[in-house]
Amino acid sequence: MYAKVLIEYKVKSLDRTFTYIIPPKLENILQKGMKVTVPFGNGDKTINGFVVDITNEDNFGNLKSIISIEDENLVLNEELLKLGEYVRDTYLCTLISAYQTMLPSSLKIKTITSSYKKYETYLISEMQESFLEDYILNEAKNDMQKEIIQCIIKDKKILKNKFNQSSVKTLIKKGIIKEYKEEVYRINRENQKKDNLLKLNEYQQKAYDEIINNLNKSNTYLLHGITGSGKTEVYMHLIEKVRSEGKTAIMLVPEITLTAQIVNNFYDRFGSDVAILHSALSNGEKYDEYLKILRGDAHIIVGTRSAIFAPSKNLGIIIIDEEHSESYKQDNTPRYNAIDIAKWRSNYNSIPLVLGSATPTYETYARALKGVYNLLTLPKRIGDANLPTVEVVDMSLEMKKRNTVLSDRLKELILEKLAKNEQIILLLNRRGYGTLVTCDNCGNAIKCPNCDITLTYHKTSNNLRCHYCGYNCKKPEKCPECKEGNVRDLGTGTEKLEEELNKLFPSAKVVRMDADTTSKKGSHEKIIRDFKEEKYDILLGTQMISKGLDFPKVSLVGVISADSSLNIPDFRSGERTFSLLSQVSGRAGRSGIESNVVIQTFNPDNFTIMMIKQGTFLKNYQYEMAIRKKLKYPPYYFLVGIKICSKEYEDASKEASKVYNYLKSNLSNEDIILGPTTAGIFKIKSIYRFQIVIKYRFDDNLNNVLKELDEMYIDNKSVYLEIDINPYYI
DNA sequence: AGCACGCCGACT
DNA sequence: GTCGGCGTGCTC
Repeated sequence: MYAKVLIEYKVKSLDRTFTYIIPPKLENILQKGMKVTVPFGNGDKTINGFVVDITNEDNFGNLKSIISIEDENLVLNEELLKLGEYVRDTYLCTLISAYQTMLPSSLKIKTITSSYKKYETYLISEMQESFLEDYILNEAKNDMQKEIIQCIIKDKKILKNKFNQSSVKTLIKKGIIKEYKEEVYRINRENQKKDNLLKLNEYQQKAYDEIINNLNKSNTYLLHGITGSGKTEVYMHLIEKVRSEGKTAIMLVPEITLTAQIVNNFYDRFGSDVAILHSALSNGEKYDEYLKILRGDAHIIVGTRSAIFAPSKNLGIIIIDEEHSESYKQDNTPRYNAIDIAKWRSNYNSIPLVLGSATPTYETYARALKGVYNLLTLPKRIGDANLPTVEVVDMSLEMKKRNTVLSDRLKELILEKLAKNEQIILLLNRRGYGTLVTCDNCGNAIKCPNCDITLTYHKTSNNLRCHYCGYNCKKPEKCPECKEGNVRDLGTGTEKLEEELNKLFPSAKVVRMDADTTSKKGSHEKIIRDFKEEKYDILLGTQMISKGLDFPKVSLVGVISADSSLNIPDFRSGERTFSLLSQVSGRAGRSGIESNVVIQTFNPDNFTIMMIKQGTFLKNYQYEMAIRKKLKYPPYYFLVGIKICSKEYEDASKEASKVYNYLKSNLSNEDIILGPTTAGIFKIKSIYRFQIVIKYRFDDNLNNVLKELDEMYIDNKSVYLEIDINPYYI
C-alpha cells in the first residue's frame, strides 16, 4: 500500500503530494488524514506531512517509506480534508497551510511540555457501607480519617489530593480504602447540569421553532436581537434539541476571554459535555479538548474563529454569536472568514447555520432582507430591563469651558450615580491617537523607523513602542525633528483618564481594563469578576469592555470620544461606530434601574451619532446602504484587496503598476480596479506596501486570474503579493 | 524550504 | 589549481 503525502513546507512549488510506501507495521493503523513523518530530499532529512490519500498504484519507481505516525489520535476526517480544498481554492493559499490551520502544530504531542495525558488519583473503598460506618464510630483515630470515609460513603469515589495525605496513607495501609489512577482531561468540569432551561418568550420561541422545524436543511438564519433580548437562551435551547438527537453543535464567540460569561453559562447548563477551543488554552489543555471532541466525549464546542474547524462528527448545528465581529476574519494567510467556512459545513452536513447579532454587518443584514438568509427578530429586552436614555454632548462647546476629557454633563451624571451606589462604564477607544507622542513646538509626531506608523507612549516603562514591529526606544527629551520642543504624549490615554477621575472623584474606586492591564492570563476575568462584585465603582477601558458583559448595577455608560472610531478612513466606519456604540450602550440598564448613556463627540450632527441617539439600527443601515450603492461598495459589490510588497520602494511601485495592467487586460470590463495606491500603513517592518482594490459583481473568471497572478510571483524573491478575498479593511 | 549541482571569477 | 559566489532544479 502507498500513501499520498502532502509535505509541511508552505511553498507553492511543493503544494502537491508525494507517494510513500506504507511499511507493514503501520498498515493497520495508518488512516487518511493522519500526520506522519517522512524522509524528504537528500541526506537523512525528515519532515512532517499529511496523508491525503491511500492507494494501490505504484507507478513511480524508487519510493521511500513513511517513518512514523505523529499521533494516532489526531486525524483530519473526510469532511475536513475536503474543506481544506475549499479553503485553498477560495483564499488562494496552499493546501498544506489550510490543513495546518485546521490541525495546528501546537496540538503535536512533542510540543506539550508536561505529560501527554493527565492522570488523577482517586480513592475508593471495597468495604461494605455498614463496615465503614462502624469504623467511623469505633476505630477512626481523628476527624480527618472520619471525613475521608464519610466522603467515600457519600460519593463512592473521591479525589486523593483533597485530603490530608498522612491520614490517607494510614487508611490505605489498613486496607480500608484503595487508590487508583484514572485518565482525566485537563479542563474537567463536574457535570453541573441544571434541571431546566428557562422558558422562552414568544419571540424567542418563534425563532426557535422556525429553526427546529428545518433541522435537516442547510439554511442560514440571522437572529437579530437587540442587546439583552436573550439570544443566548435561544442558542441553548437549540443546542439542547440538537444534542437530544445525538448530534453535536459548534458555537463561535468573538474572543473567548471577553465572553467568559457565556462560556460559564454553557458549563452550568451542559457540564462536561462542553469542549472549549481558543488560543489562551495551554497546549496540553488544547490537546485534551481536541481529543474530547474526536472521541465524541463532548457534543458542544464553544470556541473562537479556528474552532470552526473542530473535528466534530455528526454535526447538527453551527451558531456564530456576534456575527459582525471582525475577529471571525483571519488577518494572515489563509485569510479565511469563519462565516464562509460555517456556510460550507452547513451545506456539507445539511444543517442550519445561525448568525446572531444586535448589529449585524450590513452585508449580512442585506442578505436577510433579501431572503437569502432567514431573518428572525427579537425586538424586546427580556425581564424588566429597559433601554437607557442616550445623550450626545458636543465637545467643541466643552473645550471652551476647558473640559478636555470629561464634559460637565458626564461629570454630573457620574456624581449622581456614585451617590446612588450604582456603577459606571467609560469607553475610551484610543485606537489611532490615544497615546500619540508629539512635539509641542513643531507638532511632529514621532514615527517608527521601520514602519509608517506613529509610536505610542507607555508610561509604565517610559518608552515609545511600535505596535507593528515591536521597535522600542526611550522617550527622547527633545524633538528629534526640530531639536527644540519637548516631546509630550497627547490625547487621552486610559492612564491619563484614570488620573483625572481620581482627582475629580477621590472616593470612587476606579479599575482600568486595556491591553496593558490584561496581558497576564486570568487578569481579564479577575477585573470583570471584581467589578461585578462591586469592588469598583467605575470601569474604564478600551473596546474590550463592550462585548457581552452583563453587569446589573451599571446605570451609566460614557463614551469619551466617539470620533476616534468615526474618523477611520474606511467605508465601514459608520457601520462599525454604530455597532460599537450601541454595544457599549447595551451594558447599561440591564436590570430595570433608570440608566443613561453619554456620547462625547466633536461631530454631534454626524448621521451615525444621531442614529445612535435614536437607537435605530435600520435607519443607519438604510443611510449607509444608499452611500454604498452609489460608491459601489459591499454588499452591492464584492471586494478583493491585493498588496504588493517589497523592501525596495522602486520594485514595489513598479510591480504594482504591472499587476494593475495585468488585471486590467485580463478581468471583465465590468470590474472596477482601484489603484495602485500606497497601502493604509505604507511601510511595515521596513517593507513598502502598495495596494490595489478590485470591485466586482459577477466574474466567474476572477478566481482564475488571481490564481495566475499569484503564480507569477512565486519565484520572485524581491516582491511578494498578499491577496485578500473580501477584506475587512481597505 | 533546503540542499546539491554547476558554472564562473578570484586568490594562494 | 582550488575555493566560494549564487543561479537552477529537484525532492516520492
